[in-house]
Amino acid sequence: MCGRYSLTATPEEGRERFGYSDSPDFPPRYNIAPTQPVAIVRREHGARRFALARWGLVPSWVKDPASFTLLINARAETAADKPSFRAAMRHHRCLFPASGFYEWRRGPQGSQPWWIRPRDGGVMAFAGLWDTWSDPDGGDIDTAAILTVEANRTMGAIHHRMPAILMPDAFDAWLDTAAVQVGQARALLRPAPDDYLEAVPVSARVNSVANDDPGLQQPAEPLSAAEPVPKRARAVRCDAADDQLDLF
DNA sequence: CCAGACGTTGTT
DNA sequence: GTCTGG
DNA sequence: CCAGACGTTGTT
DNA sequence: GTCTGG
Repeated sequence: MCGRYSLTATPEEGRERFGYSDSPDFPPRYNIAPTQPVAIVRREHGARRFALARWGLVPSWVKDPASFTLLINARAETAADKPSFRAAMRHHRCLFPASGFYEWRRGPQGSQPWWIRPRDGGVMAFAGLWDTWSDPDGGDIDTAAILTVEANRTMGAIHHRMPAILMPDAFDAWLDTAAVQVGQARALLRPAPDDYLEAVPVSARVNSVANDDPGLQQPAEPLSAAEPVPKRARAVRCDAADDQLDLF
């Protein structure tokens, strides 16, 4: 959930909304994917700062990132208790500026991408976590993950999870890791109000990370039998089969 | 005590 | 089916 | 998140 | 680093 999103706001819009003084050179992005550089906002020495990080959090204690799962999302309900996120929940909270995100609804016809954005068309903020991984060969890499919560009513028709979206009045508390404890911060992570977002079906062109253009957000026809799309391969769980056998 | 995992998604 | 790359 | 690869030996 | 399983 929330494995692709978009950020097309201008630097001016970013400063207006998030209050950082930086003038970042972040081009409009219509299809931001895991492992790519993402814009984040964090608090440094009491001030909000823009920064770039790699999408896919790697905890600082990881020895070999190549053999560690890419952590693009973190469950808000449990992040504070997980070894991979615990330190970040305490000390490394951030915001992901976003113009909207993509969600795939899976059905009999296949997988249908939807573009989801604030009804007011403005830039929003996902709640996120970041960490720094130090390469033994030298060099520190900042990485980050987006927190997720239960879907609200709008999103429920598409998917059962959604990114944790913070309203501007919650930015300070979320970012101030010195003054705001984890429990208090976690309480900010709620499904967005039902009327905050709108969702429109879009072209499967968004599936390919090579596509990164405004057309990805144009309304498209929902899937139909006349326009088949390959279904995602489904894994068979052997332990589930075992459970079935246990019934007999 | 040490060894080994450390995550989310969705699926059955 | 499962892993890697973007 | 989806797309695309997934391997070795030996040879030019 | 920190937690779980044995």
